[in-house]
Amino acid sequence: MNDTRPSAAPGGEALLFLTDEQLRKGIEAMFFAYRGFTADPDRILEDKAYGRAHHRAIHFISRSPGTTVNNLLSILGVTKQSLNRVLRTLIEDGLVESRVGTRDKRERHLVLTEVGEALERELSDAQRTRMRAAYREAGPEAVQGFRAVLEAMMDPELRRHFNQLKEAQDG
Amino acid sequence: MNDTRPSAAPGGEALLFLTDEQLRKGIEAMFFAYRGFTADPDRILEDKAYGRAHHRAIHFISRSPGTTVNNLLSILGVTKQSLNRVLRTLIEDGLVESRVGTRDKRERHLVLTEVGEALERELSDAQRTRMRAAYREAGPEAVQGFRAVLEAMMDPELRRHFNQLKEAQDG
DNA sequence: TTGGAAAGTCAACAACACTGACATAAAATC
DNA sequence: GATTTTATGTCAGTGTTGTTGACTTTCCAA
Repeated sequence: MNDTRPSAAPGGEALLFLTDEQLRKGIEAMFFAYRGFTADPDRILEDKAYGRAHHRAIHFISRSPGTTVNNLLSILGVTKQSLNRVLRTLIEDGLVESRVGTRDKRERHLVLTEVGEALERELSDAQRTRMRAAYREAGPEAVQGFRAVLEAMMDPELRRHFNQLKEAQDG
Repeated sequence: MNDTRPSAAPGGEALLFLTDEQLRKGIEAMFFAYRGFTADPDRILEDKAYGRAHHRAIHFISRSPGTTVNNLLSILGVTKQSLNRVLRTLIEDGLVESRVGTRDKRERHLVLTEVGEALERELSDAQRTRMRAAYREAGPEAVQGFRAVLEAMMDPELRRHFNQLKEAQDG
């Protein structure tokens, strides 16, 4: 149940002392931080008739231009009906272009238009600004730890997606 | 794109070299990790007729037994109508008790019943298990960095709440 | 040519947020 | 003591985002 006392591994590696209390604080930190994380884009989007779902679609289309609907579905983890509603408005409004696949004409390849890119930039600028400030405040070593814990917290399938996105740009 | 190289400030403090690309990865890490973070409680709650909103209420009532509705509102950042709907079902179902304040009879003090505590334990056990595993995988230094960045990412008001919750139990 | 995958559509519904209006009780203030 | 403010609760309506389920169209591939 509750593991309060520190324990040292016989092997040599220092083990973590993780009281329920410490874990709880981690949980609450995630909750409050995520609110901050989404606050700026939410503010930008509330004027325009969009929400978080639109933001997510825009983000990942921008990240992987020409991605298919199916790929987007597995990244976002929603149903195609839900995604379709969002994509439809984005396409209607001229932010996203849907191109029929050349090799496989069933597929639709999604790309941002110039207008879409402009909104994407506005949104991610806001989000990056906050992220940058947080990184600065926390310091260089903290950034590594932050990323390591977050990655370890992901479901394996999402972690795969996360790392695929990484590789696509890192080389 | 140039990342990777650290730069040292002439003054002494190491500066952060933050490319847009690195910041983007941080943003995506938050997105994917938060999905994992909520996955286990979501699974538990989907059988029972509750959702994330109920989980949040239960969590913070458990965390601050006897808290008032107003306090809960400012922590959760929702409207009273929204919170009320959730609280009503929890009270009807006998998971939460609402006690009229002694000093100020306008206030309602919220506490979990035994049944409520049982569900809280089930939910937080699941969440702590994931958090513990992530901490273990990432290592001891990572945990500090994780918490530091998350805290820096919070809106000031929420950060106050976060630290008040901390103090309440830490001493 | 037929089976199945990819994409899209329509309808219904649920969770959870919002606004606005209103009611009640009690505390605070004038 | 009368008035105002605060804390809470409630009703009605709305919007975003998610869900199922059923169905169609397109088109690749066995």
